[in-house]
Amino acid sequence: MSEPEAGHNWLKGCTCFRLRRTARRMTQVYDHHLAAVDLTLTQYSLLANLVRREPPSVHALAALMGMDRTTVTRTLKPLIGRGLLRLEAGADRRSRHIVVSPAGQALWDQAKPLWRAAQTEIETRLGPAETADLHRLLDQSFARLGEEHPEMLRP
Amino acid sequence: MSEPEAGHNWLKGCTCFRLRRTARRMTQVYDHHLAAVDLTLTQYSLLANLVRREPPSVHALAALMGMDRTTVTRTLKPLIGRGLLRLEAGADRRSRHIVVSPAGQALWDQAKPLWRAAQTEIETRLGPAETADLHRLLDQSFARLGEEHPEMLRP
DNA sequence: CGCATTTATGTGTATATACACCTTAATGCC
DNA sequence: GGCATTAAGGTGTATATACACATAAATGCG
Repeated sequence: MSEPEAGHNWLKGCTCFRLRRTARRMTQVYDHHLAAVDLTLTQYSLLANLVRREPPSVHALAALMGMDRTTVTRTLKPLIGRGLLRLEAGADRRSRHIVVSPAGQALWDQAKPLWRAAQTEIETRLGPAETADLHRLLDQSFARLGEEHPEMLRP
Repeated sequence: MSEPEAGHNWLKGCTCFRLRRTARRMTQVYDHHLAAVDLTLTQYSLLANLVRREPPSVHALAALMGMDRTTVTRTLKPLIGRGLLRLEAGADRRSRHIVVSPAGQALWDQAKPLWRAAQTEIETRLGPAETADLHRLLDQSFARLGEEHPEMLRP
């Protein structure tokens, strides 16, 4: 046979391409629902990590989100500009605590049912069993990707 | 029980958050491998859709990638700037064909084993069965997200 | 105490992503 | 043929994302 169509495998075999492609589409669904409160899914996720919690540092929030620290800094900017969040100096004066303002809390209360509608739409489209399987696989993958790389062991 | 910790569900129950979080991490793995040829995983995916194929239009490539059309335009720019691709006018003079240059083909040949190494690392970390399950669920989800929204039916 | 190191953060730069809006070319209908 | 409609493409603007590099504060050790 001599590999009849090896060329296709360079894309169809790619886990990351599939992951990103599905993430693009799914993000649009959530963003369209959340547009009514002018929040993106990423901004919603940040707020979800900030309400009902001791105000975390940028570093801690980055870990919770699985984001690069500098990405968190940039992503917080529009929310701070809208007065939904503010940064407060911590006891350790290197760090900053991220505090949700009353306006932020109010917008969060408005956003919750919109997120719920988006989430319900997704579960309806994918099916309950498939959604649960997907959650399990994504969480497991995220955890395993966070483990130390063999090539990255300390010298 | 009266919902002991309802607050957590606003994030932990979110399919899109999990999807994006895992995509961020996994992208870093591929990008680090592909850095040797100065390509990102997204750029690699574009090239994979362009080699060994009749040069597609921007519109067709966007459909293959599951990307917005305008995102494809922007993402092609750095590759065109490096001389890896070029745009040619089509018979239909509204459209443009995206053609891989010899330099682009040569870089593609260099990139393939690097992608392969990244993909192998992922499959090793996640496990073969989990990787296969993930592929299936992601493809199925992408397909179902592409179906017409009930709210978006034509007037 | 004093300095090297570590830790927390921010900035410059570049790509990734999509929506609203605009231009141009092909199509269809009379 | 002529004009309304549709289809392909690009630009302006804004967020998302991360790496390299810079800054400032806390820590640790001699």
